[in-house]
Amino acid sequence: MTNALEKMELTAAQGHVMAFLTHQSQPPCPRDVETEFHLSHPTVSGILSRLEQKGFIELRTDPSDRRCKRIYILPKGMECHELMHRTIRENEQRIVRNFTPEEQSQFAALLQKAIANMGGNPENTRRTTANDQTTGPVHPGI
Amino acid sequence: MTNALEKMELTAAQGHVMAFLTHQSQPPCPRDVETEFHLSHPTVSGILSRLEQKGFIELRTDPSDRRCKRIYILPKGMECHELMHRTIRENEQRIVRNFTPEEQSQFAALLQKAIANMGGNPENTRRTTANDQTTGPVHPGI
DNA sequence: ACATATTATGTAGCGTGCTACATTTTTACA
DNA sequence: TGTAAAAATGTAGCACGCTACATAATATGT
Repeated sequence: MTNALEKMELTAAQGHVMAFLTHQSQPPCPRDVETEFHLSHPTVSGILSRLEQKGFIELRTDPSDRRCKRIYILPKGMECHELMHRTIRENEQRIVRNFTPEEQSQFAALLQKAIANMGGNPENTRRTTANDQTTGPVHPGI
Repeated sequence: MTNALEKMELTAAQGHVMAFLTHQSQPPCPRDVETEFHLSHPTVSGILSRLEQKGFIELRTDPSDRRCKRIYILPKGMECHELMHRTIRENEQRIVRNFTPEEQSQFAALLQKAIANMGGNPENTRRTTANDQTTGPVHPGI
């Protein structure tokens, strides 16, 4: 993924932020990025201004709350979004390219459980049953 | 330790480097620091020049190989060294302050094993016996 | 011995993290 | 209503990581 992003002149941090931005239903504000990535606001400010300077996003003040900036994805930002998805799809296919269908579904289920295990309170770690998996893509972050 | 170092106006990275420098028998060169911490030479250069600027060390070219700089510890650097040792000593005493002597020696032995386990090739991890501990201080890095 | 390669360091410039302080706007409360 | 608190962002300046390029000194090989 980092290699793919470098072709668009994006760093890993910038790619992560782009991935977050392109998955919001409403135009997000810098504050949302801070909260998502646990970064200070000047750090986010720097990353966003580099993304704006390179034409991936546009920042406009929200007319209904003039404290906030809204982050709009420009065409180049959508290209980035598509590149990331394409990269994920290609890599996922590559990972399981010699798996049987059974192996693939087993693998997906196990990854889901692993992700769930990493999500909760580490103190309360317990063995889960086969039924308490959640559904959805294996790559929830992108 | 970070708190203690802040009283001497040192960052964590600078403290780590100072700890390494004060434990060399011969005046080391910047290259040694690179190798020890797996850092690029400009990064080391920056840290060392900040340490020199604040009077902890002095950099002089080695007369026998004029490519190399030798790093000499100044009195303020020795103060830093003593502060770090004092901090370690105090914290170690605090950690085991309500341990019985048996608990203390058990704890020390287990830490030694844990350290040894982290040292080797992770692929060859195996259960060790009670006798294959090494001896020495619990804080080999400082 | 002389050209070339290697080694050690310097400098420029960038990205990403931070704190501290300032500004603007909204919210809340008396 | 009017002032004070809170929220969102901006800016300055630093530490520390990097790559790329430059320079100086030593080692090497024919």
